[in-house]
Amino acid sequence: MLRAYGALVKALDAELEAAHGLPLSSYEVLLQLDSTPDCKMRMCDLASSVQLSRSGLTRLADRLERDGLIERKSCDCDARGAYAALTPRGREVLKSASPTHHSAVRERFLSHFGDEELADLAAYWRRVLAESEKG
Amino acid sequence: MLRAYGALVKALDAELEAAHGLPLSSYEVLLQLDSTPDCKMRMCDLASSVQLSRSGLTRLADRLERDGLIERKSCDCDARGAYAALTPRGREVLKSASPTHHSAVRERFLSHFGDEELADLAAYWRRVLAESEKG
DNA sequence: CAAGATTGAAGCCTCAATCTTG
DNA sequence: CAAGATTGAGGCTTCAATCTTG
Repeated sequence: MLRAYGALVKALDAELEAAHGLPLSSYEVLLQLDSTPDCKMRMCDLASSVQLSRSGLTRLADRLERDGLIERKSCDCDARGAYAALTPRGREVLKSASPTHHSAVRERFLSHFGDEELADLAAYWRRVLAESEKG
Repeated sequence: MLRAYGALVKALDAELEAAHGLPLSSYEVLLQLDSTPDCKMRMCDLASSVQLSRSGLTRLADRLERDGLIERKSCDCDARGAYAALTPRGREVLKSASPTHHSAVRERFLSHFGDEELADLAAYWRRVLAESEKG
């Protein structure tokens, strides 16, 4: 059961990497940033939303910044904090990678289920997620 | 959606590691070995059953052998092959870790679902797994 | 002292190359 | 040459320690 999940994620990661040179973890960072009103998030919040440690995100952000997909900006209200902000190039890469990823998800996962089943699955996972966020 | 599973697996891994110093990947190797009639498997088969590359399993086997949980045995019928075999100590560690792991799985996952829902979930994942084994 | 972020050290995993055997 | 296993190099992630700011 857990095995199927591992295989699915590995396949999705490999596919995205092969097609766009973009690991799934990077894709998720860009996606998170793009989902906010001003396309920027604090490093700390970003780390927890993509399930990385703070140091893990620091290094991932280094790579993304080196590739010009994000840039760091300082925080006015709290000089300790730093923002990661999507660059135009970052948004561009995200836009071009999205169709690949979406079709991979559709092919490898969504296509196996009907609408009702998917709704059930989403509800099931919400239960598990709610639990893990408590602890 | 995929996030819930990632968090679950990390939590299970951390819990097992904290309680028995045994990472989830090691636990799965011991479990696989224990599930065979003579408690040994070829490295190659073991690698694919725990979803590691051959080199990844070589290294994991090195650590398990160093800790005395498995031992390597040569293969009579094919001198290229090597077996990984569970040691008495390995079986002991597996037996003592199992209750911890089972209760963690129950608490964090199984407890959220009824019998019928669990049967559905298992069937759902079988569809995904069947797909990934084709490619 | 607590929180946000980074850095150094170390662990785990993979790819490519290598060695041995079929 | 193909398959099983290992090794070297390199990438990604985490823990613990550090620096800066509240």
